[in-house]
Amino acid sequence: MNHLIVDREPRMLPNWRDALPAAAVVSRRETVGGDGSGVGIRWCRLRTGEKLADVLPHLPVILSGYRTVILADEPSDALTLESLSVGASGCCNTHAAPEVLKQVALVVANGGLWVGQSLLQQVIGNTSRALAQRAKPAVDDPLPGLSEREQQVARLVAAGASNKEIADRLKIAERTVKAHLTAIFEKTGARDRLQLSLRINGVKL
Amino acid sequence: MNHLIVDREPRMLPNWRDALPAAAVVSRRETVGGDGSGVGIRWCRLRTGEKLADVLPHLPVILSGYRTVILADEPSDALTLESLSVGASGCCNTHAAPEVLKQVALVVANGGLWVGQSLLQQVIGNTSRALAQRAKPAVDDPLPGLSEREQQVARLVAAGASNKEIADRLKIAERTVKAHLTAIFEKTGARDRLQLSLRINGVKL
DNA sequence: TTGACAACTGTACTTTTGTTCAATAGTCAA
DNA sequence: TTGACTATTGAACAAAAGTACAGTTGTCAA
Repeated sequence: MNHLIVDREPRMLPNWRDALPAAAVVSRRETVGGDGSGVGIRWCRLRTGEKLADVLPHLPVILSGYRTVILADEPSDALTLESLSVGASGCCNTHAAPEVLKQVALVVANGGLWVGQSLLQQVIGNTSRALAQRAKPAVDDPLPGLSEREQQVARLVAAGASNKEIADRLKIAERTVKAHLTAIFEKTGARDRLQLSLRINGVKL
Repeated sequence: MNHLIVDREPRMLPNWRDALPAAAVVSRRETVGGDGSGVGIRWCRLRTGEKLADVLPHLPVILSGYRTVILADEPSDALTLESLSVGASGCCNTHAAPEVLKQVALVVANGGLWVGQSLLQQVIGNTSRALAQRAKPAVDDPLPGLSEREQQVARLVAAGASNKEIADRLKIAERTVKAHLTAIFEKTGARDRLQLSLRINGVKL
């Protein structure tokens, strides 16, 4: 994941460095061109007094694999909505804690939108609780009754690993992997590794 | 997928019949108990003049595998928000076209929320276009360059089918399925059917 | 007409996956 | 201590999955 921080005066802030140590900081002019190769997140800083329209001309919003997050010195729900409306994936505080920035990066990298707690609550009201309750049984660990070791094996299978790979990773014999898998199939009722993968990954058929 | 339509006066409307031929229509009283078994969608009709609070007591909102959609005779953005806030998965017009109802069922069955075009636009502004453009490359058919037949095979594999099952379904020899798969692996770079499944199902690793 | 390509299939083979039968060793609770 | 459970592995086998080589048929465009 590439991180590109765009600022009027390119200067790395401490919280950025902590959250995104590998990020490159560039000025707005430098980003106008951009060969548009690679994938990652482009963090665009909006300083106090600046408006989204001020930096928009510098942002080819659709930039191949890049998604845009607005880093606002003075964030607000209105600004967040505006950011989304121009195609950004979210908006958060310039001085947010590194943990928060990392969270934002994770969400955005996976195609999500970061809208912040207050706006989210405003939009969805108190749906969150209901959603949380709904999410449980849906995401409910698809590995009930599996031992610790079996869950490890199951997760690796779900990620697409072969028996050999799992054996190497867990430092056990391939034979043992098979034994665990047989037990897993027995307990879960899955027919084979592919079916198991679909269940664990929550694929709806 | 089970469909349960809850109405004050249980009577199947034509558009419901077209969209959900297998749906059961019951009165509100009958739903109070409910053994809560099975999974599906509970469509709850809200007639003209009725308020969400009028039917809420009849709805154990969290009902195991069931999700709730409000069918409103007089839908509005406000009602939709209210529906979401009490845990429903969406709100749409009682007299919506069967195609629309089917769409709603599909979205909700897969854990999505149905909020309707006008509210969506209001909330997200004109992000929709940007999102659509973003969604493409993300969801972008993971089957570029595959022939029609190869795509069929790939999709069945992604759904967990064995070669034999695919052969039966497509009425071709198992050998042919293997031939298609070999071509698919070659074109996509996938190592085996499990990897292919993960890609097509968009599983993040 | 010829060449490219998609779809389809057979025989034969290798590899991977999954099962059966069998055994050793550690933990933990009754 | 004994029984139940987990983790581990071997040998051998059965069943899928996947590959290699080869061939037929049909379509469609140059």
